Amino acid sequence: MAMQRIPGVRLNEFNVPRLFLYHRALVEVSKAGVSVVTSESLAELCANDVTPTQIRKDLSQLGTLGRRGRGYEVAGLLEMLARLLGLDQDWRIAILGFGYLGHALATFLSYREERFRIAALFDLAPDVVGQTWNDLTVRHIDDLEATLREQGGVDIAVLAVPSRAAQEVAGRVAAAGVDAILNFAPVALRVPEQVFARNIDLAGELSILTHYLTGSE
Amino acid sequence: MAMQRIPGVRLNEFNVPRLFLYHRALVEVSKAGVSVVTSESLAELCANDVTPTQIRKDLSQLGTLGRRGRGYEVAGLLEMLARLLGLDQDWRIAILGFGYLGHALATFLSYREERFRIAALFDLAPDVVGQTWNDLTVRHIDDLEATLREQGGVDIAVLAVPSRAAQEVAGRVAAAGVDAILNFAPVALRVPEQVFARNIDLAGELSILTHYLTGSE
DNA sequence: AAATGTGAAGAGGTTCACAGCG
DNA sequence: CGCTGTGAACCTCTTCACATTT
Repeated sequence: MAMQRIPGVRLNEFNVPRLFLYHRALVEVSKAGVSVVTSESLAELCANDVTPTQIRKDLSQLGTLGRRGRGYEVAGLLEMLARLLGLDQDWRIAILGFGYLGHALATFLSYREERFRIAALFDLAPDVVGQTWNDLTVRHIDDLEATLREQGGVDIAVLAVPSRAAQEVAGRVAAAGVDAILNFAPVALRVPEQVFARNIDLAGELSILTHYLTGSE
Repeated sequence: MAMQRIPGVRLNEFNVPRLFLYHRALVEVSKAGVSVVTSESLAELCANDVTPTQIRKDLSQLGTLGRRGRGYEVAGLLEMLARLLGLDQDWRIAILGFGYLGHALATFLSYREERFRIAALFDLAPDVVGQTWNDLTVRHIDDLEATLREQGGVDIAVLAVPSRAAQEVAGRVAAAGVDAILNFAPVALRVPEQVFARNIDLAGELSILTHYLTGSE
């Protein structure tokens, strides 16, 4: 599954998260009125999770964005990164499972500056279905296909359902034409070829920490 | 920051998540009564996110765990991985920020089979502080240090606070002796040398998806 | 002088191919 | 014969060093 946008430029799974890091840092300093950054100052802004060299390598890959002896123009770089990451456009998101997690995600996303739009909410608990949230009514997950059709579809499905339901729901959203899934359920999802799925695995992340804590005794 | 346990074995950030994947798959088949797996069947169980060769490489690194011509004993492998990942012991967890997200995390962890124990909850909203959840009282975040001291400390701090508060809270839990942090706030945390911090970045994950969706137009 | 851009070197994870055992 | 275990080849990302440009 290719991940690229600018002809001839190939971005990968290492690259994109870093570019997002740069974007976030630039948004920050941009607000503070900074108009130029160097690879060194940008690295500093990223809490040194990355080296100046790495930043220059990442950015030079995207074209000639900086000026030697000076640095990078914040505004131009921001716009470039936003376009590359797809953050310059609206994205319609469906949240499946509207328990505490689904609720947290909906709230979090609606407050952010990125153009993530919550377009549909689904659950199956009788006391949750029919609730409204920000003018949106929570639909029954049985009506998934009909609701998506009726509302013009969504770009991304966020799975906040119990593990046992995740695979089935993933299959259904994929069949309904959603090509991107962000899955919070701790299961290994099987999705069709064209679907791009990412997992956020809380227990997995914690086990990285516990491994570390164990090893450094 | 070294990440190892067995003398002479060095695990890294690529390795550990995979080992956790294997562990999860093995728990699954173990329940189904399977007692032996091959590297091929295990790869299949991991939804082919990994190759048989990769599995053999990962496991052989930990010692001679399999039997040629046969495969790997599920029980033994499970025990080995659990010990290595630190999943064979209790871990005390504090959740900071008890909004929807904090609540979701607490609930999620308390239902899991891993030995993650929610040991303390903190917030600062007047209507949240003082609530009880599973016999635990939500404490005011001002009382962080005192509460942790009084309760014997925690191993892991989970940050579910707003971005603007994250850095300060991280500094305080680190100062209180917590060496592992799982941060949900979208900021680049600066933590002391000995603290191991992982970020779960929802917006970052989404932007990987939006980049993909953008590029494959 | 200052900071980018980049070919080359380096490091490290992954895949291959097959030897080694049961 | 079947499947693990592994050295070597491979490949990709990272780092280095410095030429290049303003």
